[in-house]
Amino acid sequence: MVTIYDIAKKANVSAMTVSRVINNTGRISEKTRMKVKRIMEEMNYVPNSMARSLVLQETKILSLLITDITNPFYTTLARGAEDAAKRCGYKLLFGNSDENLIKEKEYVDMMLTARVDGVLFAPAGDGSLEHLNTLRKHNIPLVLLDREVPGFETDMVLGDSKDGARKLVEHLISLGHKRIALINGALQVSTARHRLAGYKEALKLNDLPYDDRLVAEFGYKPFADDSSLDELLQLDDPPTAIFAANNFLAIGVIRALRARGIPVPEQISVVCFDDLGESSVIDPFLTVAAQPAYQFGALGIQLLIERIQDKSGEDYRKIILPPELIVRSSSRERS
Amino acid sequence: MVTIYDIAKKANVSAMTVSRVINNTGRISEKTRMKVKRIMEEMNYVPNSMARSLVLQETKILSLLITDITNPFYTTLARGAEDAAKRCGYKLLFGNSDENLIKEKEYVDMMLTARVDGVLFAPAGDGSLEHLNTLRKHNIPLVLLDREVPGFETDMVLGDSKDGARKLVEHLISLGHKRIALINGALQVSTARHRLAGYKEALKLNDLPYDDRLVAEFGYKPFADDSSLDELLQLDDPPTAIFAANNFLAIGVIRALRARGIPVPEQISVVCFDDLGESSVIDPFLTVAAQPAYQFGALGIQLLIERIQDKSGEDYRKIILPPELIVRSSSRERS
DNA sequence: GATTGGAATGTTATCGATAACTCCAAAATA
DNA sequence: TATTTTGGAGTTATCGATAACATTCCAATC
Repeated sequence: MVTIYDIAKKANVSAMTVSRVINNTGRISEKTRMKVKRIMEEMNYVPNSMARSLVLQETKILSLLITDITNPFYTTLARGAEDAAKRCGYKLLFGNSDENLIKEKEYVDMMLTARVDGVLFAPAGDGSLEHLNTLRKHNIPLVLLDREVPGFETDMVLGDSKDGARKLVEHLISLGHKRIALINGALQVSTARHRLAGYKEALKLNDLPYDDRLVAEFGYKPFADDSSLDELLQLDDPPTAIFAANNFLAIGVIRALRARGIPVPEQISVVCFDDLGESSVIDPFLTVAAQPAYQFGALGIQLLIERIQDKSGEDYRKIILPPELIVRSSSRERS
Repeated sequence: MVTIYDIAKKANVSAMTVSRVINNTGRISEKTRMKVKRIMEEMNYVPNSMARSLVLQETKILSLLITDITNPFYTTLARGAEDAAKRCGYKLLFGNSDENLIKEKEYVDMMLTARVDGVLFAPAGDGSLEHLNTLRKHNIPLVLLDREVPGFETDMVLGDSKDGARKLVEHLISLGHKRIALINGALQVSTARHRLAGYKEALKLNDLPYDDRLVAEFGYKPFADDSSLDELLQLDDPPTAIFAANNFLAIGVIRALRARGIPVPEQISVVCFDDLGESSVIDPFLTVAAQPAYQFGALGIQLLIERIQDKSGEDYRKIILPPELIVRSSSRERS
């Protein structure tokens, strides 16, 4: 590999002069600047970011940890983060925890050894607290995405899960549904708790009773075991509508209902949080509370970079992005 | 930040001894090993990968460049690559070229300065040749994914675009369609050429004429301008079926047909290459030639790591993964 | 002609880790 | 007892870049 010393030798100057040309610092005569530049071209010089990071104590790398790279919500978020990071001259190191605290820990270790300048973190759950504290202990600027973690204060970009859930459930109620089930994510994830809260609130505001037999807890992933759905469906007074707490849960629900020969929305309406990405336009089907995923990423990066560049430490900022109710054909009047 | 010197001082040993403990090399008495380990724990030591890479001349980072992070084909591929890389102790640096040669070049520069140990590369098109040559010039092991680039030899993991296209078109022909349009990706991408070839072959094998008015060229992205679709539809003898060269083109096609009030599949059947990911199961709609995306990533990493670890240089290997025809409801008998 | 000042460039130390070599003392061997 | 071996360390140089300080050189000023 060609180094600045190789360039320096060939140009008959010192390495420092080459460094100055590269970084446009200090004073260099136009003549030597041109000569050095020409030789760098000729020799295909590429700076070594390791060496540079070692002295500068910064890597210009940010890390983005998401919990599911196959979920359109997170890939769209990633696009937003990527665009914003690149605009500011940062590289982005992606990680995918798969909603799994062990994988998450591995990524945290990797961020530490890679000495990233900052981290955008969508925590797998409340158990992420330990990992966040590790990052904080090492003074790594940190922005939480999508989910908060009790006991940890920092900058955050969140959605309004409670409000979105309330809107979805009220939409169902306005269609005449009274028995509405909630297929929720794991309660150790803040959004699942907030969506439950929004669900309860909607019921209360409309004088409907809360029945915990109508609430099931899964993970935020396409589920395989749908047996607990059967308990729901076999109730004396089964639900006429289901609120799935995210897009992949909705997919699981619909798949399971189809398998049991239950037509959607004719017999049961289904609504959910988060849209399905591009593919949702080919069959505009699911009624959803869509979140501005791209903004999550872009704003997250913005907060992060501001924090990196000005460590002075104003108060932590919490940005809350409202979801948008999009009514499609998966929900209809109770028959 | 805590360094091995801090550890060394506190443990009353030399830095070298600490390094030996970390890497399990050389001979260390059990007593000092335990002492050093304890102190590393106490001080929250984390190795600095920059410093290590600088001397070892390897980063244990592989780079994966894809062309569209929002496309389920590529995110699934990324999962496969990620899993395989992690299993082998490598980190994965993602890049997203957006089918754009300029962005691609930026990522190539980034890979060079980051001194990644190898690159998994889905080229944006034939114009990627220059970038590939740059990487090769710097001796970076390289595996091409999904698309080949004329004039560049290396290890590759490809799909069988021609065969898949032929199967899709023959499926349409078997349903009685005779006027079949092809909405293709840009011809500067190898898969688009192969899909065109498969399309032509299917026609020929079935004694149908090739009519270039039935063929339109887009990019492999959800398109905005669908005016050229109008030319197609306004032909005297318009198509009764459309073969879209990838999933996002199919989405564009269906969206455009809907906007014009043309029912799918009643009036026009639509089939495409690549599946839509998880969301395709909620409304099993599009007839597709599905590719084993996860394998693309996993095998790609495998080839890459083999190449890194044994530079001796056997012949380049080309793995070709066959697509699977999945018939759903977007295609039906010609009415 | 001596002095000063700034533009242009060079020297040295440093970032954090590891390779290669050296050293020393205790144990094994002659 | 003298000599070799070897286990368990330490020293020094190095990776490629940059910061901080040092130096040269020439033109402007007295």
